[in-house]
Amino acid sequence: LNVYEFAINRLINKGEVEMAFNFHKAMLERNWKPDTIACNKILKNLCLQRKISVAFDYLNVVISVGPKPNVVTFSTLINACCKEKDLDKAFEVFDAMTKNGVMPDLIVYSMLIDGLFRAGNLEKGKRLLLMALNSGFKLDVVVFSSLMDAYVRIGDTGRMIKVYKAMLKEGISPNVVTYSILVNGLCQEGKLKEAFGVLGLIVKQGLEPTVFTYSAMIDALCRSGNLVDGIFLFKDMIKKGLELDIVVYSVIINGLCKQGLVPDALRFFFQALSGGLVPNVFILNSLIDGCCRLSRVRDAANVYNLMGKLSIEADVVTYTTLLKGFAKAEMLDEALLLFFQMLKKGFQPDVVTYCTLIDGFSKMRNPTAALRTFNFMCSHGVSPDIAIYNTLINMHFRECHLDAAVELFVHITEKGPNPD
RNA sequence: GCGGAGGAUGAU
Repeated sequence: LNVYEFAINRLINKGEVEMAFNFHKAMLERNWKPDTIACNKILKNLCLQRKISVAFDYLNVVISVGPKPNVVTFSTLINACCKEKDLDKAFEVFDAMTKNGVMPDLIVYSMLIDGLFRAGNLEKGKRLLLMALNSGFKLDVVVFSSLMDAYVRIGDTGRMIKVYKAMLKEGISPNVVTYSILVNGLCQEGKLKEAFGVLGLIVKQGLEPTVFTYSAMIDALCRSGNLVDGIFLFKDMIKKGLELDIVVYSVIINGLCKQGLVPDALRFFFQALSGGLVPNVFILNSLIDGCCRLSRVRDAANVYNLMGKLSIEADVVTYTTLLKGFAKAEMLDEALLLFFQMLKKGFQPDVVTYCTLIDGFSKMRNPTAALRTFNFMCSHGVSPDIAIYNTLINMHFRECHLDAAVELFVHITEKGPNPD
């Protein structure tokens, strides 16, 4: 065990950041040199706890007094910045790295390229990829997989497959992560047959599908209404001895709730609990949504109260779902009450919340309240997206306000957002 | 001995 690492982590966890840094300096002065690997682990820990600014302070201490940072030191921070979607900062670290005489490796490029793709900056990501190639790096399975997933995220399965084939042509063997990305991409596109084909391929290669692979498949099956096969795969996982996690439970629970089978969903919920898994806000929100879809507002409220007992914090999705439930049950007064409660609790309603409320008023033939909500939204820092305009245009047609509908349409074609 | 890729919740 590394005493240095232990002490620094303790001090930082207690909030004694200054003391930790002084301890670091004192160690160096007494020639107890902390090694770079220990420092890297501490940095990683700070990043995992999202204490990024402390991590930066620590990096600066290390840069100024030692030990000499290596490429892992810098890449740890670059990765953290990418995860925080702060690409500018990531590139600042990149520059600091080269200024300190540390050359980037493929992993550094991989993180930055992935970060750029996630930020929606495809062009810059591709440029950096070319830079890596021009520097003589040979892309590995992680870079290829990360590229494939980038295309899955933007719904471009065609390019995902192109990247996959390019990877094979390079003589790189896909691993189970690569295959899971393929499965997920195909599933999102509704190509379940092909996804099953890849599942077979995984087994044929002597690899084991993971809980990620299964989740993607089960999710797609449930969404297509094929609960029988979804549940079959779920049981198959258990038979294969795979460890079920909270996500795969949430997939099956959500699938059942969407089909109106809340009682079955609850069975899985309790099964997860007795399996020792900790339920999260995703699961509870799915259950609430399931109740709301059946117009069982009372049950939804009970699930909401259960959240408190389980110490699960409700979020903006929870409130929006409940609000939708009230709207569906034609209880707009309660919906509005909930809306203001949510404001009072400090939650920021987002564009989905407003859209739910506006649509609720619209369907209750209360365009005045709908428009009032729209104005409230605009004056509270939420800009309308195309769904909001669709809802309003729809409402104007319902009210036979053709002029108003056309006027809104012209407004968005001139000023955006783009009609869909 | 330390760093990079994959699955789940709300609106039209």
